[in-house]
Amino acid sequence: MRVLVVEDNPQVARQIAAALQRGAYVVDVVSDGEEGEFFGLTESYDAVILDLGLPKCEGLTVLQRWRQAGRTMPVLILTARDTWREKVLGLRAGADDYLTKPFEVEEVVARIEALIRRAAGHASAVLAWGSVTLDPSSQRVTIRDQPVEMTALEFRTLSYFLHHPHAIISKTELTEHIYNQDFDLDSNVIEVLINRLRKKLGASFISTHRGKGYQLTAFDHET
Amino acid sequence: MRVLVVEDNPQVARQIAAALQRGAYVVDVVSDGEEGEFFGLTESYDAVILDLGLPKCEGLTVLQRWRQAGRTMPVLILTARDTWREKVLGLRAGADDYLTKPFEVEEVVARIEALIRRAAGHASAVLAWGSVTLDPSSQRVTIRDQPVEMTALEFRTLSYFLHHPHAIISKTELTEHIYNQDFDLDSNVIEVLINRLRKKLGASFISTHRGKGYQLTAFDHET
DNA sequence: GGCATTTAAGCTTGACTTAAGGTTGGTCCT
DNA sequence: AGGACCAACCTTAAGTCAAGCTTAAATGCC
Repeated sequence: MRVLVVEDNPQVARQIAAALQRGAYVVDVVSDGEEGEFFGLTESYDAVILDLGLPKCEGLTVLQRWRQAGRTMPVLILTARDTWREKVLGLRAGADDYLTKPFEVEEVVARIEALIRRAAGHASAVLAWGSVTLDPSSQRVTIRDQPVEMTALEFRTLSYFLHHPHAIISKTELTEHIYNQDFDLDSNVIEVLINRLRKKLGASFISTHRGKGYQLTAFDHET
Repeated sequence: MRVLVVEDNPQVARQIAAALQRGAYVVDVVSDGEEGEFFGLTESYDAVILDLGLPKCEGLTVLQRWRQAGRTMPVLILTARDTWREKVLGLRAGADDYLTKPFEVEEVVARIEALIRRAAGHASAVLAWGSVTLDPSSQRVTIRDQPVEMTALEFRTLSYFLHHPHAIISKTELTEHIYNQDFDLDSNVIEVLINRLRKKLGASFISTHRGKGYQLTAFDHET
């Protein structure tokens, strides 16, 4: 985890940097707004601590420029002024948290931890097999990073397969899990379904085990 | 956007709820820890405001139980005590932000906005998609810089969509976040609502995914 | 009373099912 | 071993039905 500290008071900066390093963070420290803007735009950070009272360039301006440039890393703002109007302004400008001087360095670390934790919480658990990925939250499927359209039923079916990699899945098992009631078994719905999936994901993506069921094919190096 | 307020002082609760509702949020208010825990576990919220001094069950305990149960919605903690040790404890327990009494209700709203924004993964306050923009603070919507009139419900719905770009949003999810009571699901309110939004923003602004839900259409430049 | 929201009813559409004929692979018989 | 037979599976296309659309009228909230 890498954190940028933009703070003109060298003593405060050193304290914060030390506390973060104790927490196993990598820390860059800069002391004015111009430099801060430059580093925030060109380097990659997991979080930023930004003082509002800065020489050369006002902190809020720096923040706005980062946001305009599409930088989304969490930002914790430090200020000497303790007015709620200030805070509202800062938060509207795109800050994620706010701290008023004086503060304890432990609190800075705790807040940075909370910010990074939250920012990381969006990484959703995507399922994957070979070049195929499935994202349960956005309901999207890709093959070789190309999006593939899936109907609701196809999506459920593929999802079931990816949840049981290596397993051989019988037609009965499939019907039981992708339909909410039991189903007439002398129908060929499943075969049609598998057919549609193979058309979309490559014929060899799912292999057939006669009389037993279907299975994700071991190594997906075709197409 | 739907927010849960857990606060035992009815006056404070009412003030906060009123301010949030002015901001087009849907608000549920409960007054003790037990009830708070229950609602946080069973209902679906975009953010929670949690008072630490609660009857029946301590606020921090409630928070920890939510986190243990895998609930990840952003939580803003309110407290009367202003010690940094308290704050560190709260943040470590899984809070995302912290506010000390007394506070201005405007600041509560600004922080909730910031939390929801961060949780959805974007950084700037004005939401945009293609040529459509939505400003949560002034509650104004424009398309190609032309203002568009929106009813409260339409605004909440559009806002929810813009907070979850790329996501496919089911009817159930929509009802949960734009109404505060549960709803009869064999009604077609959502369909009618989507229909009105499409009339105002262009038929192709929202696309349908049969059996799954609705989604902002990928590239909507220059309709 | 006026406006926002919901209900209701008929219509449209496309996802899923059915059905029919083709293909494959295993097995048994000579 | 070779071939014939059968069952399991594949493929395609057409039909059906429920999900979603649309409009208008009814309801309910300021």
